[in-house]
Amino acid sequence: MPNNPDLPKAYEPQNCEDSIYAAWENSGFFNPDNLPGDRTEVFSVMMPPPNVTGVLHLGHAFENSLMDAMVRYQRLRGKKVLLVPGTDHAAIATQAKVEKMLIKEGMADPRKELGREGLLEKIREFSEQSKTTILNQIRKVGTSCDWSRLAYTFDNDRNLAVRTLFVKMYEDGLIYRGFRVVNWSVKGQSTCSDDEIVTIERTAKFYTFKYSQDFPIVIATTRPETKLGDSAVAVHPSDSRYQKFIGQEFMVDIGAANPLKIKIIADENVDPNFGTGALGVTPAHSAIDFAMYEKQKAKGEPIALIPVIGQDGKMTAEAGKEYEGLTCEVAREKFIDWLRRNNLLLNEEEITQNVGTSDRYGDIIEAIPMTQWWLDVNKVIPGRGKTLRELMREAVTIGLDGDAKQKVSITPERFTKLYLDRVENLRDWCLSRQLWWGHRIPAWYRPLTPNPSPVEATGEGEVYVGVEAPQGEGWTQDSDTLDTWFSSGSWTFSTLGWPNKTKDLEDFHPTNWMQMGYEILYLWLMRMILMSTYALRKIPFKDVYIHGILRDADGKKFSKSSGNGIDPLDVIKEYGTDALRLSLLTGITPGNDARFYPEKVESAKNFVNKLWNISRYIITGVSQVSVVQKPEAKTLADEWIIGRLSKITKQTEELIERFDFSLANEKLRDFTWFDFADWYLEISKIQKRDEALKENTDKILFFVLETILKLWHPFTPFVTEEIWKNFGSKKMLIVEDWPMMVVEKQDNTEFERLKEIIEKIRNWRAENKVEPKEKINLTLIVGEYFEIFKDEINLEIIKTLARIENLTLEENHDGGFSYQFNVDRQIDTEKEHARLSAEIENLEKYISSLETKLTNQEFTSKAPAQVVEGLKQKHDEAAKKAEALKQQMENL
RNA sequence: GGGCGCAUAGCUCAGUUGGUUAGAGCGUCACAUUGACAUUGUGAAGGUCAGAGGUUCGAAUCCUCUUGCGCCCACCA
Repeated sequence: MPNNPDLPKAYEPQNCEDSIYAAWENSGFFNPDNLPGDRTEVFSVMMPPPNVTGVLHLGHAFENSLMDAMVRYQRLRGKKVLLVPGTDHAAIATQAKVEKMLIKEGMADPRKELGREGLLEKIREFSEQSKTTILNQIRKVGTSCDWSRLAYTFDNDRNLAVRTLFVKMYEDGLIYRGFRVVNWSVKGQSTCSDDEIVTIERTAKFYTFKYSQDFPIVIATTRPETKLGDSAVAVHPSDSRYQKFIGQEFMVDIGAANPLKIKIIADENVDPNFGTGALGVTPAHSAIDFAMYEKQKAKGEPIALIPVIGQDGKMTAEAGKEYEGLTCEVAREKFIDWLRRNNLLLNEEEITQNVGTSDRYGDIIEAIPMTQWWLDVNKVIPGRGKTLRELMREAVTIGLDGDAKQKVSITPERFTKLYLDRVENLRDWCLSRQLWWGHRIPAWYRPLTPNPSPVEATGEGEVYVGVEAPQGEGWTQDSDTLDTWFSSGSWTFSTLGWPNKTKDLEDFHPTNWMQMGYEILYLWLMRMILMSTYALRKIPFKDVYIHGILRDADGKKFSKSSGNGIDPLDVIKEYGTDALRLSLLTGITPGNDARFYPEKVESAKNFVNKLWNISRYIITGVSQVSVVQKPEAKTLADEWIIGRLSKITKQTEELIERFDFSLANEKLRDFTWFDFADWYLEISKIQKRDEALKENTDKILFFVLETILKLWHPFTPFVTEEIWKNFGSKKMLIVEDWPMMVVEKQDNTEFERLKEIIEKIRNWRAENKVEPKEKINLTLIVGEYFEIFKDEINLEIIKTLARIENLTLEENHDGGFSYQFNVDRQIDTEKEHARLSAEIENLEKYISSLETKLTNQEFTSKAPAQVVEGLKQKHDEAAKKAEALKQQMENL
């Protein structure tokens, strides 16, 4: 073992991180195909691709820490590990962002001014730039992902997957074009899915009115301007007030607007107790009303559908000449004014209501009838006998097709219920967007007549859906693009080469583990399960770990608008990557939000430095040690530390396997700092004074260090690898073997006694203000554990660590365990008396509480024997201790 | 309207299927330290586990209710 006295006094992450990462990358070990040894078991993870909308934030660093810890652990366990990195073109998010930037730079309407190709070019430029930044950031946080398999949701391979999937679904009849009310963002000039809507609360005026004086039913609304498109009034079928009108039709003249033909219809969904118990039906501008319209059509008693609001958010010609072109607000005032003048407005009041807004453009979503592409979740899939909804349900309950091995398990479990609730209420998914940045819908149209009416509006003409463009003249591709989640839904397998039958796909899918924040449970988790179970008949992953949101020190969300953003690279610069990673993985629990603050990183940095110095001490202090296969315990302390090490190895394993990264960290930290550094390292200094123990002590130090470096590596990869360099090992730590040592005796009560004595003496010294410099004499009276104190080295340990000059050992033949202090100096006997009696009192309270339990028949008969026995032991020990303390008090 | 989460030391949080005198980090106080450690070590103080009831031999942990905070969902026009 080479001595290295040149190790710097403090760990300097800035000096080694980049070169270590480069060394890992050059080794090829990020790629499972290059991993050394005979690895059969696979462990694969797909990185949730960050949006190419800018730079990574702490949340990404957090996710990378989670993934990398998991993946490094599995690699050390000898698995064939794959972590695929990637980025997401994030259709709407990126386009919205770039448009916003262009507008800020002075452009009034980027789409108009630049045109499709021009704008796309700008977005491409921007996204490529942020992609570069992001990939660099992923490297900086140390993520051990396979760069040779780097993927992008918008590259050619992924595009092929998207087109293939779309066509397959179309051919199975799951994807269809349908005319219905959609969520429309006027600002974004595009549809969006139900999942992309953020509801906000606002106040609105609630108007109660009649269409005309002789119209028999009063209705109410917060959107009077939409009433210009009403074609029915719905009432509950059993509402006695209105029953007599059901089926009747009324012509109403509403001033400057077009006259309306209103039919009174019955519908179960109308709540007779809300408002007037009657609902003005506007099929064109309300999803519920549209459903009634469809129902009426099916019944053969159709009502009209009158779109009065256009895609530009303004009133249409169908609203009437005087209304055409007005904004909704102006039209509303105009109509209310008319109602008022005609004595038709009966009431107006302020209410709070929830409205949907676009999550990217921020404007209020309008309901507008349009023809769009949809995914049917309720249609039976040919050859499968079940619907997409059923697949999604099975995947998390009984396992896909009833195969328990094809089951996604969600951590923490409570999210399973949320998922299932959502699956039950799932509606058809609107796939098409009128955005430009995204996968173009693989559909082409050809008009039947030379001068056709618009195909979209009427559905006239030929439609071709295929992976490639159709042959022949006159075809135009659909100008719409696909919802961004359509491509991310296929991420777990499109990254592995699907639709081609690749070896990767065979080897690595289903993937083993996925982590994501709960905020994309609906958006992403559900869609990945949908896509994978449909296209591959396999679940996308076996385990999904749901984490919370990272918040600032005050519990606020990190966001650009509140200006509390933290750049992970800044943190890395100041504290080092390991410290950042450690701080992100500490104090977290699955599914719950966590706070991030500098003190946390600070303490993580201190720990990393501690680990460094532990290593520095051992490495520079060791004369000659060869790699230790199996350490041999020669002293009680040796036996103890080996037992503890063995236990902590097993615990770390178990905790990572159940995704409890935080606790694994904490336990490891306690062991490293307290057991190893504070106790064993100090003891080793004493042991090494003894020539007979010196070499073996070094071996043990070395063995423990080697082991904890492996245990720490998943969490703090850089510092551990840097230390590892000094070991003269041919292998890099990243591909070392996980420690397998297990010793029988993991809990060592004898050593705990030794510790206890030292702690008691220290405590006593502090209370009696005995300077550390001052040596004292001690008489130790022991029964039960007498043997261990006969050992010279143990006495030496007590003497050194507790600063004892003369130590006298006496055996207490009554058994038990006690110790007395005999000091050659004046001490405050009164104070000592008080101290002892307080301790005795405390003990006696404890003893009596134990006695109450132990004499309780109910307890002794009903509690498990193990528990009773345990308490009995505690009781006896406490009693003996109390006895000894009393003795000590008498001797005062 | 439905659902979920959280409430434990001054602060941030642990506490596995109910079983010792409820833990850690940071902070606070005292002492010691340039001997592996920009620090670290040693010791200490600090909690009626939000409240009320219940189940149990035994509850921070399970059940019911209440209060406060946060989040999600929903077609109250």
